[in-house]
Order: sequence, then C-alpha cells, then structure tokens
Amino acid sequence: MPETNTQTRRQRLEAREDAIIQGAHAEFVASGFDGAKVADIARRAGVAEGTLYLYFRNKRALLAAVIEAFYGKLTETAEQGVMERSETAERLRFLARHHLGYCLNEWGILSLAVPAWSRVTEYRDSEFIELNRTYVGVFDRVIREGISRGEVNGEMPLHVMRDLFYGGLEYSTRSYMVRGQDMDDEQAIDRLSGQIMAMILPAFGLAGKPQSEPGEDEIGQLAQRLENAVDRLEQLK
Amino acid sequence: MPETNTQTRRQRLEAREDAIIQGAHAEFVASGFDGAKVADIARRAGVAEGTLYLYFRNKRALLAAVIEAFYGKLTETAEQGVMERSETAERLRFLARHHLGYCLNEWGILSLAVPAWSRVTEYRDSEFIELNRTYVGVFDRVIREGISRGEVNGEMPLHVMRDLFYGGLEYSTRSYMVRGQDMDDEQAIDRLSGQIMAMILPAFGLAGKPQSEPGEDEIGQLAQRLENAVDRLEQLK
Amino acid sequence: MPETNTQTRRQRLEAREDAIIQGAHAEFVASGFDGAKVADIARRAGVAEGTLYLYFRNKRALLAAVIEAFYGKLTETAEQGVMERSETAERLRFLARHHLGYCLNEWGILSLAVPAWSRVTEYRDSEFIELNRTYVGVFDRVIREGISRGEVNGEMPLHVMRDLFYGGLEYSTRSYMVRGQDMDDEQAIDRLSGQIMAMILPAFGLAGKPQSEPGEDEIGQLAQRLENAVDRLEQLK
Amino acid sequence: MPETNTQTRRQRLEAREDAIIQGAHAEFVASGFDGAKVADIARRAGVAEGTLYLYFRNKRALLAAVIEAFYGKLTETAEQGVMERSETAERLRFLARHHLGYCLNEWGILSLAVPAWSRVTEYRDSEFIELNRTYVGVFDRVIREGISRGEVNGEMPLHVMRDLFYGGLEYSTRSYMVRGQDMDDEQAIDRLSGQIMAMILPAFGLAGKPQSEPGEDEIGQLAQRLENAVDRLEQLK
DNA sequence: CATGAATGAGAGTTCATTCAT
DNA sequence: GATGAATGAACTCTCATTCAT
Repeated sequence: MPETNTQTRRQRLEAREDAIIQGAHAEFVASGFDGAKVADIARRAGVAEGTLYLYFRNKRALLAAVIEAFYGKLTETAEQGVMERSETAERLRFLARHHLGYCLNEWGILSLAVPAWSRVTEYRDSEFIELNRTYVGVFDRVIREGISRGEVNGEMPLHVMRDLFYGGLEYSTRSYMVRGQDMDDEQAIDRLSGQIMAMILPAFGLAGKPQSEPGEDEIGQLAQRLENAVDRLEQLK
Repeated sequence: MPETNTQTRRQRLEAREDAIIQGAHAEFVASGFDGAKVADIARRAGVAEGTLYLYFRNKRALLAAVIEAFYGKLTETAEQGVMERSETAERLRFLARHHLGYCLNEWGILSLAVPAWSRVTEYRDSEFIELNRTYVGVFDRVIREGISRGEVNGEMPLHVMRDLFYGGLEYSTRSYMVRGQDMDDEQAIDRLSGQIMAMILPAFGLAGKPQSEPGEDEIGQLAQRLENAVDRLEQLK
Repeated sequence: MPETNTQTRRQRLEAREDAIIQGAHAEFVASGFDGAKVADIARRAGVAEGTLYLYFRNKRALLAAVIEAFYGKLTETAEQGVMERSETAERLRFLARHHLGYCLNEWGILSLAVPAWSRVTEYRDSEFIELNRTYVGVFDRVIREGISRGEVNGEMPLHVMRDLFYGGLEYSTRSYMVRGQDMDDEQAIDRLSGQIMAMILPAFGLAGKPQSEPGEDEIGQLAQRLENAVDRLEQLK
Repeated sequence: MPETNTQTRRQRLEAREDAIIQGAHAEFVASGFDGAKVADIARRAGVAEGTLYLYFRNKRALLAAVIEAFYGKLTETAEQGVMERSETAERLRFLARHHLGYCLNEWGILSLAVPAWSRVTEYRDSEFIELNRTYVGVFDRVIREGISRGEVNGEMPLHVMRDLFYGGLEYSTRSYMVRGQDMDDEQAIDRLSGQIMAMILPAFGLAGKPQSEPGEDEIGQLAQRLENAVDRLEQLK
C-alpha cells in the first residue's frame, strides 16, 4: 500500500514535471525565450505559477530542461535509426530526413540554444554545447565508420563534413519555411533531404545514388528536352 | 544661404540617423533584440533617448533599419567583389570569404533577422526576407552565369546549391566560435572558407582547384552548354 | 496502558513544540522576523512545514511563543540569581552580567520585540510588554528592597533607575558589537558590566566599590603630576 | 535665461529627491523596512514608482538616504545647540532634551539602522555606523572639553559614559511610549530628560543641580582645578 | 497527527515610450 | 528639433498558508 502510494506520488511528480517541460517547450517555441511569459507556461502546463519554481529554479533553468529533453529525444531516435541501417549512405539519408523532420516541426527549439552562442562568455552555454556535441556525435560515428569501411572519402576534415551536412539541412529548412509550405511536410522532408543528399553524398565520396550512370542516355534526355523547348517556343510564336 | 542651411541641416540629420543606426547595430549585436536597451543605444549614438523616437517609430523599427543597412552593405560589397572577378570558382570563393567575414564579426545581426522566421505569422518578416533574397541574389546570378558558361553543373536546383553554400558557411561559423577562437580571424576565414569550398566547388561541378583541363571532353561540355541554353529558354517562357 | 500512551503522546507533542520554538528562535535571531522563512524554521525543527501550523496559528504566533519562552527563561534565571545573593550591590551586579550575557548571545530576540513598539496601535504588543514588565519586575524588587534596607537612595523614581540600568547595558552591547569583538565574550561581559556598574551603583547611592577612599594620597599624586608637568615644560623651553 | 532654467530644473530635481526621502522616511517609520512598500513610498512622495529608481538604486539605497538625511539633521542641530551653550552640564542637558525629542517623534528611524547591527557581516552597515559615530562625536567632544575644564570626572571611560547617556535616554523613550502618552510631548521631554540627567550628571562628576555650594571644600576644589590644569598642560605637549 | 506539494497574491524592479520644456 | 525626467504596465520570483493524502 505505501509502496503503491509512493509509486503513485512519484509518478504524479514526474507527470507534472513533464507537463511543465511540455508547456515550456510550446511557449518557448511560440514566443522565444524573452517573449515567453512564465505565467503562460504555467497555464499551458496546467499548474500555478509558483509550482514551476518547485521544479525549476528559474526561467532559464526551464529553458535548459526543455533543450535537454529535446536533444535527448533527438539523439536517441537518431541513434536508433542509425543502428537499424548498415550502409553509410542509407544512414546519412536517414539522419538527414530525421534532422529535417525535427527542424521543420520544432524549428524554434534548436534556435533557442543558438542565440546564447553569440555571447560565448556565458558559462551555461557549455551545457547546450555539450548536448549538441553528443547529438552530432551520432553523425560523426557514422562518418568514421564509413571511412574505415572505405565507403567515405577520408581526406576532408570531419568537422567540415558535419558543418556542410547540418548547415545545409537547417538552412534549407529555413528556406523552405520562408517560401511558404506549399506541400505537406512529409513530402517536403523527403524532397528536401533528397536534394541535399544528392549533392552531399557524392561530395563525401559516396555515389549519390547508383541511379542512372551517365552515358548515352544523357544525350537522349537532352534531345528530348530540346524538342520540348522547341515545341513551346513554337507555341509562343 | 538657405540652401546651404538646408543642405547642412539635412546632412546633420542624416549623420544623426547613421549614428543611431550604428549605435543600435552595436547594441543589438552585443545584447540581442530583447536584451538591448534603448537607453544604451542612445548612449552609444550620443543622443538623448527621446531623439531616437524622432527618427524611428519604436525599437522594432530601429531593428528593421539596422538590418536593412546591414544587408545593404553586405549586398553591395558582395556585388562589387563579384564584379571584380570573372571566373565562377573565384567568385564563389570570394563570396564565401566575404560572407564568413561578416558572419564572424557580426554574427548577432544575421541571427536577429532569423528568430522572426519561426513565427511565420508576423507580417514584418517579409521585409527581412526580401532583404535576404536580394542578398543571395548575388550568389544566384553567379551560379546562373556559371551554368550558362558551362562552368557549373546545372542539374541540381539552384536553391539547394544556395542552401548548401550559406548553410555550410554559417554552421561552420558557429562551430568555429564554439570551439573557441584559437587563431586570428583572418586566418580562420581563409581556412574555413577554403575547407568548405574544397567540398562544395566539386559538388557544384567546379573542379576545386586544378580546374578541368580542356581536352576530349569537349562533347560533354557541348552537351552541358546545350542543356544550359535550354534552361534559359525555359525560363524565358 | 492508555495512561502511559497518553503520557507518551503528550510528551512527544511537547517535545515537538519545543523543537519548533527552538528552531524558530534560531531562525528569528539569524534573520529577523521578516527575513525568517517558515520553511527554514521547519527544517531547523526537523518537522514538515505544515506541521508548524498544527502547533501555531501563523508565523506571528510563532514569534510570540519564542519571545514568551525566551522571557520566561530570562526571568526565571534572573530571579534565581537574585535569590542566591543578598546584598543589593551584588544582586545588581549579577543582574547586569546576566542581562548582558543574554544580550550578547541573543541580541536579535530582544530587538524582535521592540520594533513592534513603534507601532503602538498593534494590539498584540501588549503581550510582549507584559512579559518585559514581568522580567524587569525582578530588578524592581531588588531596588525596592534595597531602598527599604537603606542601601539604595530612594529619592529618584524607580523607572528612571530601571531605564538607566537596562538602557546602559543594552546600548553598550550594541557599541561593543559594533566595535567588533576583540575579546572573548566572557571577558567582555565582565568588563562591560563592571564599567557600567561602576557608574551606576554610586548613582544609586551604593558605593561602587569600596575602592580607595579619597584622602591625603590624592595630594601626593597631584604633587607628583605637577612635578612631572613642570619637568616637561622645562624641556620644551 | 538658460541659467534660470538650469537653476529651476535642478531645484525641481532636488525638491523631488527631498519629497521622495520624506515619503520614504514616513513609510519606513510607519511600517519598518520590510513592511514598507515601494508603491506606498511613491504615493507618499507623489511620484510614480519608476521615478524612485531614477533617484535611488533600490529600496535599500532609499533607506540609506533616509537615515543619512536624518542623522545629518540630528548632528547639525546637536552641534548648533552645543555651541550656543558653554557650561558642560547645560550642554548635556540640551543634548538629552534634543535626543529625546527626536527619539519621541521619530523613534522608528533610529531603530531602522539597528536591526542590521545584529548581522555584523553586512558591509553596508558600516555606513550607518559611521553616521552614528559622527553624531555621538558631538557628545564626545562635550565630555572631553568638560574633562579638560575639570567639570567632568575623567576617570571613567568615555564610551561607558556615552552608552549610559544614550542608552538611558532611548530606553526611557521606549518605557514612556509603552506606558502610553499621558502628557504632551514637550512636557514629557522636559521631565524625562530632567530625571535621567539628575542621575547621570552626578555620576559624571557634575553636580546635578544645586551644584556644590562654595565653602570650606575650597581645598578640594583647588586641588581639582590644579589637576585639570595639569591635564591641559599635558595635552598641550 | 503529519506531510509537503500546491497555491497565488503581492513584492521589487525594469524599460519602452511620452511629453513638457 | 532635441532633451531626459517621468511614467506605469508588465515582468519574474518569493513565501506564508492550505489541504489532499
């Protein structure tokens, strides 16, 4: 009985903490750190304002918890997806889709950890940096293993590959969002990650896709396109 | 006399406006938008607080002015640098160094325009987006011309190339800053941009350095040029 | 059995109440009334916060209990010390040392009852006043008995003697604490109370100490000093 | 014109600062430091809450200003009153009435500086201590001069005399207020200070009132005067 | 009886904006 | 046009008190 009670109580506490983190997550995404009001976080979480401070020292600690939780989930699912695949190219394509998916839905969170990066002096930032480092560690391992397997060109610095990979993905998320979502997100993720990977994989030394090998077929395609263009021109006339 | 006066007065006003924008720029970079205090901006600009409101409706308008001025300079210098170079690879290398240089020194400003992107509803954002579009237009033109010249592989969508280029550069800026500056910035810029370009240029179809020696590949090049011509024809439509 | 139980239970309750009062005492001394946190009192007492409210209606009642307990002990020990002595001078010297000792160690508590005195309207104050009256009643009885014995000069109002006695002691405690404790407390108590009493006892009509009675020796000393002074004057010349 | 303007503006600022200090003074006296609400201080001063912070960094600084202003006035008037009198006994009687008057009307303020004394670690306290030291310096000088004139018995430590003087006065203020004001304050001041001084002056070696009638004690007096002369001679050295 | 998580009113403080000079 | 003192709404955080367990 007491055990059940304890169990129940502890569970309730954890459920509450989760609710608070979720509420904070939503509010931070919606309004940014400074724009987020503690009162609104509390309302979203369904608790009183004062209650927040039983779980987190202050607003900043709340942000830290949110980011930590987010990176935790991100890293875990990334790791899992990688383990389920064996080929390097496949793994990278998965990581790209995975990252892009989170970026698209929760763009705000990732950028919440960033502004702090500009003021390097702030010591708390190291916390976020560490989380990020752990996350990109998944990518690093994939690449290292690819190199040792001879699938990946090992001549270029790992960190450059990483920067290109994540930078390209995140920037294209922004671009996509700015263009305005004209297709559903699933499609967008597939398409965007596909395009990015089509450029990056070869750069990494991995054949983008075995796909159509260049050859005489290209000439055929070209001929086709020329004919189409001419058709259209004729119509314009 | 009155003309001189008017002239002088107008100049004085513009000088003030510039001073204010500069002060705001510095303060925004140092503290972010929410962290920036109007009082500090005024102090940096050497004017009274109230004076700011004679020139700009409110803090937000001040930010808009700062970003506009920044993008203006950014675009102008980019354009100029491109014009001074003729080869596509050279131009891209310049754009990379140029962008990286601004990123490194004024990281904050670029990110100030971004957070708004997450809240797509905010109508003012379109203003910043337009500025950014104009800026990256420089890159776009370089690429289009490169394609039409046959220097750049025209198979991949332009926006993907752009995302990879700017995304890779900005992400590596962040990485560099996080690692802690262990070399002076000039060196860092050369090195980082060099590494990024070493990966990107080949991906764009530009031989990193040794460049494609002319030879029997002429048929391929011909095909490429034909294809580019088609692209342009299609765009004309 | 039930009696034993009741007995045990009652004892437990009293022990708890005492623990709470002690904890509150310590916290109040350390932080003052407003600065004291109920949570800290509970921690010091080793009970839960809510438990405090089973024993005391609120924080204010807790303070009342603390002060009452403190004055109780103060009065009791004062009374006892007086009874163990018979001469008025001895008794007063004891009371001085006794009061000073408490002042030095528990300065905070006495002053906790005071601030309320400034807001005369607060009705609860009478409670503290009564406690203080009872306490100084010990002094009053000593004086009255001294007067009736002819040891004390009965011409001056009792309350003035009391004010001088306690006021002098408490003010010199403050002075001593401000100067910074440069001697151990036992010494300080002896010395301070000695000095104060040396002035007060004669004023009360009690010979401070039998000490050196004025006589012809004074003239000898004076002669000596005059000679010394003359010597020095001659040297100056 | 500009001078007049400046003058006016500066005067207005000073007037406001004074109003704020007065408002804070009243509120602090009425409610104590912790009990005082900044909002109420602002209302009493007739300014907005934010305005307070243009003049004083925070609530604590406000208290410091209040106490400083109070001690300033206290010291000044004390000094002046002393200068207008020449006999030591007269001077002390004046100081007593003077101190008592302030105590009676503004009891709260003096005690506001005290609670901090219990927590000796707080560095700001030294500020208050210094103010108090300056104030009692007036008393000290009166006594020292009295000693050098031979009017005051120089055998006892100065700080003990001081403690007795101020302690007695303040304690009797409290007693008086506790008893409930049954007479008007002017009367009370005269009476209380008279009673205290009647005990203290003799203890200081000053004949309370009737003063020593001249007579055969002439030899003793002569000795005293000689001794005083020696003192002064020694100090000249 | 005991607990301690939950509450929410209320505190001090900040700062973008205004307006009398 | 320029100033900067004044404003007051809005924020984060604290903590005495309550009450379901």
